[in-house]
Amino acid sequence: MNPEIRVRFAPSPTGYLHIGGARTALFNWLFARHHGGKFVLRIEDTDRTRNTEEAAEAIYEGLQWLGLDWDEGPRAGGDFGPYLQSQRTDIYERYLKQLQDGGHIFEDAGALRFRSPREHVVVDDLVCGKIDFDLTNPGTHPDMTIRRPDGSWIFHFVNVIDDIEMKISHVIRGEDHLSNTPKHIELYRALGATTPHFAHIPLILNRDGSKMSKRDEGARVTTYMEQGYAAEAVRNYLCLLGWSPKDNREKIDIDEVIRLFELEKINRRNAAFDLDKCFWLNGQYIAQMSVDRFVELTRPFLEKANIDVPDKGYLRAALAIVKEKVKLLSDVPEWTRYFFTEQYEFDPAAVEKVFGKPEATERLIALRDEFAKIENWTVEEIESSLKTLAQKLGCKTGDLVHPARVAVSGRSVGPSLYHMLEVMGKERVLARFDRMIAQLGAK
RNA sequence: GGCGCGUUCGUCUAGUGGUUAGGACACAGCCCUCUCAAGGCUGGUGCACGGGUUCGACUCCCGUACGCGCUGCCA
Repeated sequence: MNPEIRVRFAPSPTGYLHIGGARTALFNWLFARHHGGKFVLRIEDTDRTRNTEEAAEAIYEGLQWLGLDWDEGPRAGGDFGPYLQSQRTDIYERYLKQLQDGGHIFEDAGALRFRSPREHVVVDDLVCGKIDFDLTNPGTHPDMTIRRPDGSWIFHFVNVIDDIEMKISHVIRGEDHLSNTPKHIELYRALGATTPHFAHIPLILNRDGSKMSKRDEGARVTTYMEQGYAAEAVRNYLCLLGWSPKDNREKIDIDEVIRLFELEKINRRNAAFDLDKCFWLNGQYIAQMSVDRFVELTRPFLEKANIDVPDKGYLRAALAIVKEKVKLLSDVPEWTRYFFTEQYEFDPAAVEKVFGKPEATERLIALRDEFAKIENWTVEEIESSLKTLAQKLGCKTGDLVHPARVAVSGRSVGPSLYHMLEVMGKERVLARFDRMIAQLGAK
């Protein structure tokens, strides 16, 4: 559609992907996809004191998890590589030479600085509008350093060089860079390069309005991966932070976001990350996703919990009925363990509450006998059998449901009892009833 | 301190020079119900403050306050 549109996400490898960085990457990605342009990933690892390899890995994982595929960059290749700044020193040397030849560079205590032209610079930002910066005073806007005495490069310089070299058309980044932008523009001009369009997006803050740092809950994308969020839910939530479809939709398909996304519609105010709402949206996604996807997303969590499931059909049936109940994928093991083992635990409080009264045991025995007569072990048959018995005994449906639930699951909460029983199968249910009855009788 | 950006329910947001200021999350209550959820219904809380401009401002302008960012040989 528009190959001239080229954007990039340029994180420095810190060992994890920050949720704010993820949102920046997302907006870049949305812009690229909306226009049919290219989304470039570039790793800004100029700071030699930090590790790069493993740290960059966390960024790749996070982006991949969120489905933000990059067209060019590490592992994807591209015509403008290498995409790690640590491998681009020759390029920087070349541009440094150009600046030196133009008389823009001077040395200061071994470091190299760029001499500011000392003018007003107007930043025409797609989100923030036209902003006039007065750079005439060296006292308030010192000449920026572009290379340290040890030869390593400073962000402002290499960032601009790479954006020129990689033909970046739109620089979409956090608002924390807005005040740096006029300095960057001075560099573009000194090099005779065309400045890209800029779009500075608002920052993500904590619920209390404070800046989100790596120690804050929810600051790392890995947290969401580990806690069992569906990537599409987190991505959807992120879309709604600073951007809106403007029609009250909350759960919105990513293709629809791509279609509607425009930089001009981005808010200018910082947004607080509301984990409650992200959690809610996650529940919506889980409830509405296909059983197949749910099974797929759940697998690693079941494995981690050492739940062995040889029968795929049985697994699928069990997961299908807990899907609407679960809010986090990491909750699934506890919600389903009793389906797959006879060694499930009994919640003492649930047992006490339900079997505290003596009638409960008699009712469970009566229910066992009724269930034994069922030929077609289906939800309908189970339900009508139970309800008929309740009527006969003159008790409430719940008086039979609760004992049965505790007997087969050890818990007082769970999915619809009838569906649970159907999935477990007649044989297993009767066996569990018998065991419960025996235990109660032994007391 | 200087410079920049921002300010609609607690939070994310919609919105218009004249609206009962809308939605969502969260919260409370009710309904439904085999539990827990879900779902349905109801409820409360909001245009930061002060000046202008205007017949009229939440909406436009100025100021103040507050918040955030930048002001590094961090990115």
